Amino acid sequence: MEAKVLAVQKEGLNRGAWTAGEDKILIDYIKTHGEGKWRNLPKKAGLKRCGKSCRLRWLNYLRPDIKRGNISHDEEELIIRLHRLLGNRWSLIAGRLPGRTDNEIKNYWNTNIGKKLQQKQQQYPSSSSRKPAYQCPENPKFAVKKPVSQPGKTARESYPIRTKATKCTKVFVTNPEAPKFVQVVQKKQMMMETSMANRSDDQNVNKETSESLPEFNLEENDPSDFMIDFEMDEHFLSFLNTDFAELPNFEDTSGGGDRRSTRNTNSEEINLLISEDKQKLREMDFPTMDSIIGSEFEWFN
DNA sequence: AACAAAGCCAACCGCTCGGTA
DNA sequence: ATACCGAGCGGTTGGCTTTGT
Repeated sequence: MEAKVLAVQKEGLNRGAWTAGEDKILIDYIKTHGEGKWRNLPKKAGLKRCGKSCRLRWLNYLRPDIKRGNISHDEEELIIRLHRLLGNRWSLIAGRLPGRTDNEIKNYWNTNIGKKLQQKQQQYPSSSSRKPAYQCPENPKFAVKKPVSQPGKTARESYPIRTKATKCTKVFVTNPEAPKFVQVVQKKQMMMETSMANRSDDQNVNKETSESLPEFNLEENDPSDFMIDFEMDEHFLSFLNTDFAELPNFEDTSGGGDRRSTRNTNSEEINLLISEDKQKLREMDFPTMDSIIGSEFEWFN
């Protein structure tokens, strides 16, 4: 500690809370020169801070698009859902919450939500086999270590601050049957493409494909574990808000929304296979993503 | 009113990642 | 292939504020 203090004194850097004057210098500099080059910024701007400190101050506090205020109930729900899927990837979570920073979300989780979940756990001790919602099931490393906390705050206005987060790239779903189902669908799709290219081979393709397909029984497997190996990008996150009942593939085959069935009308066998897929999907009574995620939190209220 | 405990959150720290030479 | 560097991320700390006694 003493050595640390000496080192700081040696470099002549300020530490601790930022003053209004420092804030103004930083804001003015970034207004003129833009963000980035944080390492050189303090020297050029005349600040006695390290680049890291400047970056943090700007991103978490000084940026003009940050609107401060309490987190609304809706925002809290979204945080919980996203955390269930992403673990402690605060920057990713913050990217989906308008006007919020990762640091703010992290603090809010540790002081509010984490505590609520902990209390809930104590209320219903291990009688349930369900994992704690604040723990990332695929990576326990991201479990919340010290949920402390306190009751709430309320709404603020907002818009997105930043979305970049590179460490988590994929999400996996654990149902061992899910890959089989995906294989079946993909194989049939491939078969259709091949058939389009060379229609005379339809029968051979059908035979070959059906022989190599893994068996998958939808009736015996939980359809909610259908999702697998998605790229963890903006498209995936948008997926969270998808209502699957509205997607073309889940509509009646007579509709115009399904390219697979409309562009290959000469192959009865393939159409039959596709319509079987669709029938199975319809029979699933496929839930919305909201209810899939929501079911994980039904006990949390 | 005074003190202690608990809570909040800005800031710091160490590690990792991605780009580049 | 690898070493270096800048930037970003999540975990943790500590000082200030709020609440309870």
